[in-house]
Amino acid sequence: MKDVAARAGVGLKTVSRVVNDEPGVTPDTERRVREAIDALGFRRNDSARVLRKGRTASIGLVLEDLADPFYGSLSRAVEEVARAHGALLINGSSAEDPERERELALALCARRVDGLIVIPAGRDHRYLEPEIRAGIATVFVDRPAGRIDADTVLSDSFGGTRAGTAHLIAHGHRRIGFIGDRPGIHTAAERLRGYRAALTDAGLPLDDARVSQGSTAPERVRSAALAMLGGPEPVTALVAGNNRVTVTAVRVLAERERPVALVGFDDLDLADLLGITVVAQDAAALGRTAAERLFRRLEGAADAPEQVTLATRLIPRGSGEIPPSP
Amino acid sequence: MKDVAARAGVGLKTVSRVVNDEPGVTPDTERRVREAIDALGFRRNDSARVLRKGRTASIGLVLEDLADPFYGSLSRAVEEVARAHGALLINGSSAEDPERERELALALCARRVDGLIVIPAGRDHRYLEPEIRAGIATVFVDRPAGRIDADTVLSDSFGGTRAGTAHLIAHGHRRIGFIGDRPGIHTAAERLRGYRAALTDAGLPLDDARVSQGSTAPERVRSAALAMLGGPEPVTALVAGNNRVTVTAVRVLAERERPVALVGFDDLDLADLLGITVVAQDAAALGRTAAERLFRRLEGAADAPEQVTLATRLIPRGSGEIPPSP
DNA sequence: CTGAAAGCGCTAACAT
DNA sequence: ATGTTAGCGCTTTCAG
Repeated sequence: MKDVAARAGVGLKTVSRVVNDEPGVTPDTERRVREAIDALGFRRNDSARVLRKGRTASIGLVLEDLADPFYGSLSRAVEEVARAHGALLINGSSAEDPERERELALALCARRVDGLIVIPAGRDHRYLEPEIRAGIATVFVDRPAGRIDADTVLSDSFGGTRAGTAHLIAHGHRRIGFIGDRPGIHTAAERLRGYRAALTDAGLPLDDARVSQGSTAPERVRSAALAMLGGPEPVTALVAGNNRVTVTAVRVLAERERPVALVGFDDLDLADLLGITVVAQDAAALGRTAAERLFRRLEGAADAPEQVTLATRLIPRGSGEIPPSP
Repeated sequence: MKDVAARAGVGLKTVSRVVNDEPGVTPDTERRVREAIDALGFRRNDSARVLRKGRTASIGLVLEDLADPFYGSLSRAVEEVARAHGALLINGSSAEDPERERELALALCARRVDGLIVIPAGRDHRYLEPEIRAGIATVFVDRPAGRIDADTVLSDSFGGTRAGTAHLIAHGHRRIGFIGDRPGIHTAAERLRGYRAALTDAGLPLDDARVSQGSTAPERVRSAALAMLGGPEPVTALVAGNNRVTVTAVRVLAERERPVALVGFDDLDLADLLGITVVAQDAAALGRTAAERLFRRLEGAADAPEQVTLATRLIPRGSGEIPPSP
């Protein structure tokens, strides 16, 4: 910039004015400056600008795994909102590791992102308190923040599995299994709660042998499913606690001759062709809502932290309407 | 930092030393500094650090759409490599719009990312020449750079559809259709070329009525497929040019009573259950390879730009082995 | 309409 | 072992 000023024979500030389209420059001076800019291949260094202005025009998103289509859609929705506000999005995957989540979030804060959206892996976010106090607006999505009060956007996990399970009961099922993610994960716990609520609503007994929580690795889900499908009183229907569980469940059930009903959580590509009944949540709406909330904060909204819950939707496609086999 | 120094009663540089784990500080002084840091909730401002050091420890990735699982996996693989090198990843979606690609890439350069990985939407990347000259290492993935010489990592699109088409021919098909993405997209053109090469290899005629290129929007793909499946000489097999086309093709074929063979490009979740034969490319390997190349450049590798092509793999699952129906 | 000077928060280089 | 000074490239302030 100094070089540009020298070459154009003007002061530093004049170049700054031209670069930022500020008023108060004669068309002729502006032309000379632009020529110098082109000749020197100059481009403003935003790092320096940020240092001076205090705002980075960027926001951070900490999620679990960008390769999971659910988070991919969510991230894309956040990006669109950020773009509408002239901000860039930096995202990082925590791989469901609380320590990594923390590192990432703090690294983003050190870069002075204007705001932060976090899909929590851990259950204690007090480490963000100083950052939030220092002015970094923060919104939690998909799972609630741990031990701090902050804006949160969730899907109605409880209502979702409750409806899905009730749907199976309405189709005559009495022995229904539930396979979900690790119990420490808030959504996993909520979904289990919804499943149990539906059974209780219908006056059916709760049987721990029909509930399995843990890693969503295919092998674990497979063996959990097989255990429930065997024995003297096999389940006639399954509720899958998330998209990865649904996928494995579909695979396992496809190998059995006796038909077993299934309601999955999260929609899947091609689920319509496979006739998989699911409780769908809207990843894009989750991301959009959180991002809009964040930018409202950045624009100065100072009301109390708010918790929003987005509805889920049961989509019957066949697998959830299979009657119990005797 | 100044405040920390004052509070701890030490010089500025001493605080800097502690914050950066540099040697030359008495344990006792260090303790005092750390106390002050905690008391003040201080965290280093990386913007200032970047300005001084010249490196941002971040790289940029411009891709088409983060919500597409193919790019999601690719991005995640890039992120892992970046993380191993202590760098953050900033990604942006071009939405297949060359102008938006340009804006994004230049915005990333203005933030002085250390390097840039681009999945081109446009066909002319000369706009990046000044940036590259200014030291921003750049690698292109999935599609080649336009009109500039740069490191590039591609999948073997040509070989992929050639093998896929040959597979259908080996199973007795003579009238095979091809539905692909817009012809301006390099991979789309290469895949069409592979399809044609296989037909020519087998001494089969090329018939333009059996080729359709254009948007991958479901309606367009659907009508293209229906056109090829009708008429006096309907195709007995289809080659789909990418994952979105494959999905729509599967839907259309599922509605027909007469079986039609299908080979898709790009693997899909649940494709095994649906028995869809595909030519799979490895999105993660693409991202990893590109990112490794980028960091090698950042570490000073100055050899001539290099073009790498990664093999694709035909996975037979049933749909590609259906014999032609008379 | 234009420019000179100060300083954003940090680190490199050089004292002490 | 610790402190001082200069300056990264820009914007802000204020004076011409």
